[in-house]
Amino acid sequence: MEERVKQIKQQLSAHNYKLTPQREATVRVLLENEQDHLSAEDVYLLVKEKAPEIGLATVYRTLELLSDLQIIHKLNFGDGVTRYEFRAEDAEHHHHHLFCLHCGTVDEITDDWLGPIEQRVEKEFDFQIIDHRLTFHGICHRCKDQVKDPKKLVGSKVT
Amino acid sequence: MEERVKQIKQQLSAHNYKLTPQREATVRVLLENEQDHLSAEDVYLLVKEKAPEIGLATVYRTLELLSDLQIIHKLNFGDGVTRYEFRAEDAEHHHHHLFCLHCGTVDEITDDWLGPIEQRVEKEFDFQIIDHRLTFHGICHRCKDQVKDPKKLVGSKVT
DNA sequence: CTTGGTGCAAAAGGTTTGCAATCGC
DNA sequence: GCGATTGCAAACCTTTTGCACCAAG
Repeated sequence: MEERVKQIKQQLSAHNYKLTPQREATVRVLLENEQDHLSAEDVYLLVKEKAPEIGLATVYRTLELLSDLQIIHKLNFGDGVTRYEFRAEDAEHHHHHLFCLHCGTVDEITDDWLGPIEQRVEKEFDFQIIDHRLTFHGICHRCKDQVKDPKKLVGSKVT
Repeated sequence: MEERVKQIKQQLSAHNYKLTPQREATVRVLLENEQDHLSAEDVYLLVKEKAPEIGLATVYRTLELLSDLQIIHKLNFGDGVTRYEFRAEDAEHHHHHLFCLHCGTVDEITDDWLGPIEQRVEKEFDFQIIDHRLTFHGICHRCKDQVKDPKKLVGSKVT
C-alpha cells in the first residue's frame, strides 16, 4: 500500500507533477477500492470522507492526470459514467470484465485468451493493436435467481 | 433495401408501433450507412437532408425504440457519443470492432473466436452471458504512417 | 374523439473549463 | 514571488423529458 503510493509519487514527479494531499487522498481511495471500478462521483464521495474540502473538479483532474500517465485506466460500460481502475503493470492485456445488466456490478476475470486472436487481427486487418476491451454482458451469479426474462435486459440503457 | 424497410415495419407493428415518415427516414439513413456506426447527431444531420422538419428528439426516440426492439445495437467506444448499428440476425455474437485511436473510425471484423471462451466464462464464473463487446483499440491501416508514438494515444480521451 | 407521435425548448446528468485564491518551493 | 494546483461556479455536450400540437384511425 505505502509502497504503491510512493511508487505513484515517483511516477508523478518523473513528469514534474506533485503528489498533493488531494491527489494522495484520491490515489488512496482508488487503492483501497481496487476491485470496485469506481466512478468519478464514487471516488469524490469517498475522498470527501477524508478530505472534505476537496472539489469534484480536482478529482476529475486527478483521475485525468493518472489516466494520462497510464497509472489508471478509464472504463466505459455504456451506463453513462466513466469508471476507473488501476492498470496492472503487466497483465494489462489479460483481464476482462463481466458486467451485470441487472445490478450493474462489474467483476473482473483474468486470462490471456486473446493473444493469438490479436496476432491474427494485426496481420489480417493491418491494424496495430494498442489495447483492447472485452466485456461480457449478462447476469451475474448474485442476480440469476431474480431475473426471469434475461432478454428483456438486452436493448435498453446499456450499450 | 425495400424488403428490409418492410421487415422493420412489420417488427414495429408487431409491437403496436407505426412506421411514421420520420421513423422511416431514420431507418433509411441507418440502412444507407450501415457500416458507418453513426452517432445520433450523425443520423440527425443525414435525416435532415431528406426530412428537414425532423427534430433531434425524434431521432433519439426512434433510435431508442429500434434499440428496445433489438433491431439496432447501441455501441459505446468511450469517445462521448453513443453509436448505432444494425443487429445482424444471427452473427450477433460473431462480430467485433477495430476502433482507431487516431481518427476515430470504427471498422468491423467478423469471427467466432469467442464461442469457447464464453463457455468457459459461463461455467467458471457462474455468469450467464447475454452479449459481449470486444473492441481492439489501436491504429488503423489508414493512419499508421501518420502516428509516430502510439503510446501517446493510450491514456487520453478514450476509455 | 382519442391515442400515439412530433417538435421545440427546457432540463438533466456527467464532465470540463475559466478564474481568482492558495500553496510550496 | 512564481508556477503549479485548487475550489467554485459556470459552461459544455449529449441525451432525456414536459408539453402543447398534430395526425390517423
